[in-house]
Amino acid sequence: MVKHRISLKDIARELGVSISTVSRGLRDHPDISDELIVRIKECAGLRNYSPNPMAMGLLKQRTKMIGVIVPDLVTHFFSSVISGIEAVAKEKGYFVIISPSNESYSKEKENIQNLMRARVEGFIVCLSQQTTDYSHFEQIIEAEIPLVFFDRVCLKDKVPTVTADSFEAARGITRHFYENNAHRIAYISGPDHLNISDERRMGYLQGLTDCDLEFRPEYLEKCDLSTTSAAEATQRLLSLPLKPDAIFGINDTVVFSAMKEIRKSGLNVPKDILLVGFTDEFHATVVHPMLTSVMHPTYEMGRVTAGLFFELTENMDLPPKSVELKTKLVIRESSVRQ
Amino acid sequence: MVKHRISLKDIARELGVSISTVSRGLRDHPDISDELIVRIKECAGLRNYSPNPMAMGLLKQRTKMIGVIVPDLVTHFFSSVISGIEAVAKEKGYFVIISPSNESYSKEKENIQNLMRARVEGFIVCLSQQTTDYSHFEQIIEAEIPLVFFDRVCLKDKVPTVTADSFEAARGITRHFYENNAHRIAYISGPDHLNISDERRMGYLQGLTDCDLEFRPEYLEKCDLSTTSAAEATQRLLSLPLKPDAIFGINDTVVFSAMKEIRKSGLNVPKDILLVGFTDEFHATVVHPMLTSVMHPTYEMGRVTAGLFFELTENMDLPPKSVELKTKLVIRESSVRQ
DNA sequence: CTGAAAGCGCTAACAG
DNA sequence: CTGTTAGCGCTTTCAG
Repeated sequence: MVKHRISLKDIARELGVSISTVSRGLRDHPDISDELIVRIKECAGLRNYSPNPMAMGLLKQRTKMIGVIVPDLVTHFFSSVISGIEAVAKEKGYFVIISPSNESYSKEKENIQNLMRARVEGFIVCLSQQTTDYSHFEQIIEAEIPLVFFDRVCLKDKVPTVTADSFEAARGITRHFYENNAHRIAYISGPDHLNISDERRMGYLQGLTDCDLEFRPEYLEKCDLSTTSAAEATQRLLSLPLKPDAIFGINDTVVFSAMKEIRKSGLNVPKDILLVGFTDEFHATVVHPMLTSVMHPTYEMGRVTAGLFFELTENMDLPPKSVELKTKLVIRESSVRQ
Repeated sequence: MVKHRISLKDIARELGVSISTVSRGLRDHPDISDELIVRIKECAGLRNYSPNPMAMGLLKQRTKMIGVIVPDLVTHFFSSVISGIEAVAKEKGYFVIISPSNESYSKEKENIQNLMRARVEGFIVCLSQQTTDYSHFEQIIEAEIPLVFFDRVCLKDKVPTVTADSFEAARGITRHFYENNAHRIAYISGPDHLNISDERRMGYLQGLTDCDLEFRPEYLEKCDLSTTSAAEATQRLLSLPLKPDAIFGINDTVVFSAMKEIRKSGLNVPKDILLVGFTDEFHATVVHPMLTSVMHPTYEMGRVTAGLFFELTENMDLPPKSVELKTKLVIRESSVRQ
């Protein structure tokens, strides 16, 4: 391999033909003689020529890059969604640039700015927890740059979205608790403005109604998704005069924190309190007792999201689709009365 | 914002000057009158001009992109190292393209191919577990493309590396066990060809010597870093006639698996067996008992690695540096006799 | 069937 | 102080 990357010019000189002939030959243009095509391809293969993406980009005004912005990189949830996105992107010859927002609104905005400068062709985004102002996304839409949301979404009337069936999942958890003889069911939610908080809360309320259980506002807790905040929410639940006998949370991380607090206060999962998580992280089977959780089709979610993205790139006038994917409650030890 | 991105040409036309004048004005060239510079910058700012990176790339033959290849995205370890790399990269106006190898040799090679085509300016790599053939890296070196390794490294005589002080850390763990009255100390290692396996094993052996403990080969176990393989290794240790009374593993994930197996077999951590992990993942404080682990300066590792990378880009003839970073044993519940 | 020339957006050397 | 020109690597008319 050499320092100087091989260009069409090099091949043209070597073969004693013009640059445009080589260009055409490489792409099987009917105007070029078969014999010459063979020679050109041979030479290109030998020196393993690959077209300069910047020259192509400049010419075609396309970078073949997609900006993906996720709240964090650490959870299996996002990691797996990204794998799905990457798989589809690769099939289409696209590159994925991953930019973590670390749950910060300003970082999210900044990432978008940077990726715009880098001329990504479009964005796939999962909202940061802090984001309540959507003007940076409005700008993307006005600039007619493709944009798709997954999991945590907004502006559904303008932007295609892929989400999980949070409502049904939360409803199912509530029923599952009820069937395991828990009647004082609590839910630790996330920030109100997030669709995932809202839908899971609605499912929880519907589940209570389904089971003829009364809704008690003190059992509906809230946190900012951080471990400390989740711990505090759990503490509030545990210090109620009538403690809940079942708790589920907006995601596994929150529930891991709850599990720790419950243990600290001398109570036992699942004997005293049943516990269920959301998103089914790898560590659900590492903790003791193993955590019952809602499994998301994460890889699939990535693939579907990328699919919608490419539909959009091909036709920006498409009305925005909203896809909802089915989840599945994986029952382990933490939610079954012994 | 508009569909057509604004170019120097647009500004030039608007101001009735030539393109090169605008170009110079934007970069405070002394030849341009102060008054004109102000007008140019004002106009550019108003229409929020940003230079087309592809045009720049084509001209300067630089993409300002770094390819980062990591075994996985899921652990806090890599996520945090990447944050460190990104921070430095951003300061230098560079972009990071993250490409997970999923611990697969072929995926690692393929990622490198793809990133080469995309004309990244260089690579920052942590070896996949499977990698024993280094020819794809030799090619990068021969092509005089900057390359730096971190954590899992090879070709140290040609490539700058940043690693943790695995030897001292493992030695320290062994001593820590000894001080907590454990004399039958086992170690679950990873594949032999990985430097991190090797150095930790050497540190373990030195630690035994330090404490006047005899090395017993049956206490040196091995796994392929997967949970199942780690579980099997643990089972082998637990079925020994003389079970170990302390175990540490090459990383936390392995040790989480060990913890699960120990519990399954009716034994207690730390009463029957002390346990220590490596890399100090977030979940170390989630499991019960909380896991003692070796904390790596991950963010710092990312920053230092990126630093070496940029030193290299500025001077490819620099002899390869090897930096070793200090770790710290964070003592929690799993390694202290009660 | 093949070559010459223009142009994507930008900088730099060369003229004025 | 400012404009003209060439060229980075490629595709695409337009001419042969």
